[in-house]
Amino acid sequence: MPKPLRIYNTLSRTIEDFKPLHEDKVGMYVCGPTVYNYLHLGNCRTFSSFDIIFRFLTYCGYKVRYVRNITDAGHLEGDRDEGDDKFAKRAKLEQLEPMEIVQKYTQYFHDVMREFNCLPPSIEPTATGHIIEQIELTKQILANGWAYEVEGNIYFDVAKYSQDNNYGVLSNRNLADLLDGTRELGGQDEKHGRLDFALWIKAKPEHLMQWQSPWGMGFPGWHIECSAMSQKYLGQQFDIHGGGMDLIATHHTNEIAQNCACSGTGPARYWMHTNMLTVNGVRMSKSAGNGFLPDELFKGTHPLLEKGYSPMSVRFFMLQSHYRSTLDFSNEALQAAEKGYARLMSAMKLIDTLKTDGDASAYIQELRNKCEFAMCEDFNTPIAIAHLFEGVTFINNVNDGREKISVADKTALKKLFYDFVFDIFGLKEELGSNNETLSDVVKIILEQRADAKARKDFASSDALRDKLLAAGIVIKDSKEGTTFTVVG
RNA sequence: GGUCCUGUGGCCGAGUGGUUAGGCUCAGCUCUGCAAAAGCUGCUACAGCGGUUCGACCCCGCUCGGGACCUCCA
Repeated sequence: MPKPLRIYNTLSRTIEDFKPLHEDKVGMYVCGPTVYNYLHLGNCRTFSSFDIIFRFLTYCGYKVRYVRNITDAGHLEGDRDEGDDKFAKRAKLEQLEPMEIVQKYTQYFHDVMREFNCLPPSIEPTATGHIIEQIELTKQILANGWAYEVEGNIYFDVAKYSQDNNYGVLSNRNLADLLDGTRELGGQDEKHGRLDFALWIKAKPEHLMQWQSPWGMGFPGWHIECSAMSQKYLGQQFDIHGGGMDLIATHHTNEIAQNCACSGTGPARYWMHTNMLTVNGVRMSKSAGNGFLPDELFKGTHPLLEKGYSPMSVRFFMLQSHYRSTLDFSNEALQAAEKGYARLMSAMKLIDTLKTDGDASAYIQELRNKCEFAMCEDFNTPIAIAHLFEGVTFINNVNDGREKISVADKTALKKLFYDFVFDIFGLKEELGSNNETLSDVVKIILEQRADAKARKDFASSDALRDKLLAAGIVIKDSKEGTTFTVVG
């Protein structure tokens, strides 16, 4: 591990030293998507953030078990355990089976994660695959006296739980305030308390996704799945639990209550939450209808977008802000990121071609220290990137003969950039620059142009350059020869 | 109404009690047949008003503005 790692913990609302439960191992659980619809870019930001956290923990030498679930059952429209099942509703709309909906949107989710170059988690459990575990957990909570049954529904008793526990530990709210903000129970409401939530829900006969339980046919509540699956794969207590900030108030609060009701301890020691993506200052969300689909972003088909942006440009864009800050989407900001990213990549390509000369210096090691330090301070990617850009300037200076670099430093420099840009930030080269055939063809054309230039036939050489540009290939001349890049 | 976050230069976006964040943009210069690329230089900000301090963008208070959560959403 390079430096002591420090992490902002939502529980304490401060940055704390990170000490894993087990020496060199880290258990991390991140709430994944509910696959009843296309995921939008806001979701991508959260998963990309945790992807980088996962990658950096690995870089630090930890053996990380990263569990990210897929919610494929039990999520009702209203979190107060009312309304239709999200999957059933969507299935009706698309005239498909609920599991076809699940399959379709899980596939889409995975495709997008791959586009963003997010590593797959170590385990990706589904709610439907853990019905038994959820029933067992519910039974236990019931046995411990923290829940009650009404007509085949099992509800968590928040009032009783609150007698001995702080229900609002995570959201930092007291019970009275919480009750204040909740509407009155209706006359027919089966719940004893306004904050009570369902662990198990009785299914209507026509409901397709239902399972046998001690309380009849039904399906699990939304929150119980995470308690069940995190416990199964990471144990009663593990290191990091993450998700979007919007999950703090309800989902994660209930999850902690369930775990405490079961085992007397909350699931995680460090709770990490990513902030929201905004569009024109307003939160991007499914209900607001202002969410870009990843496809729309890549192709530029959304009305708010002037053009398409590649997945890596977007990933870089996200890296330029801290995960706990809101990030605002705009064409201008996206284009700035696109250019900055291109500059970073072209500097990296230069490293191999740098001429070595001179003595070793401490510069490269200092640069690595600075990057590591930034990441160790609650995964501060924007600062790490700022330092990397100092390295970019250095590379360009060496390339232009204003600075010197020793053989050993050149190797260290390359390692530094590859470690951070590729391994930690998860960026990669894109846009066909690794397409051998295209590369060969362009080289042939560039030779023609060089001939024309040698003959001082600039009309021809410029024509070739313009035509290449029109085809999306930008060339740049230098003393060493001509190179090219493919743009979108 | 309650709880909480936030207000940085043309744009995005970090950060700290006293030294340049960084990216993009714009202007000038170097290089170049021209261009592009690259480099250098310039544009030097921290909502407003008080207070604490030798000194605050960073600490405290107030005012104004933006946003989030308390129905679902990462």
